[in-house]
Amino acid sequence: MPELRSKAKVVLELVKECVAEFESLSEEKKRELIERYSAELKPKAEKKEQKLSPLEKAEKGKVVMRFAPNPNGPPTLGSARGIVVNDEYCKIYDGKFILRFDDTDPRTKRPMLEAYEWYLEDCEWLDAKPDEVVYASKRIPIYYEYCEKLLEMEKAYPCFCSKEEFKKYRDSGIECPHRNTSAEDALEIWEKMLNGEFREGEVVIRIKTDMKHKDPAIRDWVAFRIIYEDHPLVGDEFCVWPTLDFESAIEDHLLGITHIIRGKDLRDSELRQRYIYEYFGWEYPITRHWGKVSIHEFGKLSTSELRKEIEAGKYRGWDDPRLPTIRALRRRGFKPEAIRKFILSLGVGENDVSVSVKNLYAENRKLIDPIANRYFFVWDPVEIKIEGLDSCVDVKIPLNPTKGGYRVLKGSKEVYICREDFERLREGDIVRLKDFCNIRLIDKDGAKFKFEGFELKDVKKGKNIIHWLPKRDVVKCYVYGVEKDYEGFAEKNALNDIGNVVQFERFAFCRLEAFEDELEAVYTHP
RNA sequence: GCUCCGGUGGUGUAGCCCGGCCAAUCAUACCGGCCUUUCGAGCCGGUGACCCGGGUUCAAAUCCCGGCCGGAGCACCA
Repeated sequence: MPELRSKAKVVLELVKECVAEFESLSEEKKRELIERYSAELKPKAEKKEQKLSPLEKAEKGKVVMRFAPNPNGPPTLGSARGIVVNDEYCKIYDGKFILRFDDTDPRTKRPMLEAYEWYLEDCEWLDAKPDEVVYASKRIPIYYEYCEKLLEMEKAYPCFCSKEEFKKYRDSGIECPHRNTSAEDALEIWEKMLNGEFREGEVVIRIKTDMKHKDPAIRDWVAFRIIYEDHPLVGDEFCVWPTLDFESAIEDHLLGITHIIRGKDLRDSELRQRYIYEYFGWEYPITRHWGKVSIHEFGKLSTSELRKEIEAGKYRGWDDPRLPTIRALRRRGFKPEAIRKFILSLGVGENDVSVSVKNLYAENRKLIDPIANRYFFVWDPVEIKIEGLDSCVDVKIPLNPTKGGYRVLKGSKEVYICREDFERLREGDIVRLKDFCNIRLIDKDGAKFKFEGFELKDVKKGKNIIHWLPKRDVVKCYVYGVEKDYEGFAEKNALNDIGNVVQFERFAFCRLEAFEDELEAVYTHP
């Protein structure tokens, strides 16, 4: 009853009276009243699924959003955040999702040709297939047009100051001498720029803002510069390239973007770009910015850093399981839904987040645990002998506790077990080979055990149950790990699951990748 | 230094705009229990937080002021 709030004092008095009246009643009467009214109390509201917070001013069916990477490497978990969050909002509001390659610097942040394709692939895999794909480098003439308009309007000008010179003007809030160039002269210089009549660095186009703006970063920023370098996608067609701020400002308008969500490092962009929007009478999209994500186990998710390390030979490639790229996660057998959930759980706050990859593992585990078949993998194997077990027996072991089903191993007197399990045992100890039999260590140096029976209840549970493999019925197995690689033997039954994620019991979930001379697997997570 | 932003359990997040149903949500981590067989999986349970100080108010995680701590930008990179 919210309308009573303003009369809180009066209500409080009334409540006190009621309580006093209630207290004065007999115990029996109290109990009766409690029972009569407790039925009316509502149960606690059922828990709601965690969702993204609503977008301000978003109308269903009218939202247009974009993710705008520079394809200078494959998408990482960081890029996936941009893809998934933008896509998710589009899904919520029935909007349009655009993938735009902001690839207008052929040198410093040079795009990588294969990466264009990788972005497309990974978006689709993440269930975020864009409704439209735009390549900025293929639309350079459009940006030229808008530049010319601004030059005509004298809202932009060619500036011959060197970087250092201009910095002085900027820091002291003084207009540089080129700022007053007439539209006519400016267009003439522009023409010469396009014709390649200037050297790199000789002249740039600046957007007029306010040389007295309280944030120097906003003052007359660069919109175009000259770079003589082949572009991986469009070759040497252009020598005048727009900066991100210009290209993105024009594109966001042309594409009808209504909402932008991007990193807070681009917060100043908005301040700069608003000048262009004002000159053309356009409406600036609604923006939100998020902080950096770092994953404890991976560190910062910088593509350029990864590239250096790959080039230095530290990793086997962009899909090395130790890397935070989507390709690597894909190879490891993660489910796209798990990655989406993990990313959405980070929200869209402005503070930097530092989260453990275990959260991602947990999401993925929920999805694969019910379907992944179980197999034995013995890493760092030790061969042991079991005395007193005369014949081979078929051992039936469940394939998956939820799905059901069985696989069969040949129980024999010569088996492999993990070295770490073996080392832990002392002479006289009993262990159980899971689903097979109990054995007692009688000679550690000779790795000899004695058969003690098949009954499970004869051994304690827990650490006393270990996995094993028959010596004569195994394949060699190599696991590409995250911390390190593992070598050993796996059961042959696993060959039925090539391409799938399985659980190597007491080890981890792994994706079985290939089988040639040996089984190759990639570590997924515990 | 200048400009802008943020601070909820160990970690991440919901709630903040529009103060009360918040002795604060969900997840993960951690701890404990359960399972005729994974004690590295699964299932169940438990511990654990509103940065600090002041103000406004009957009432503050929520509004205001100050402090402290953290981050981003200040490129002819994106």
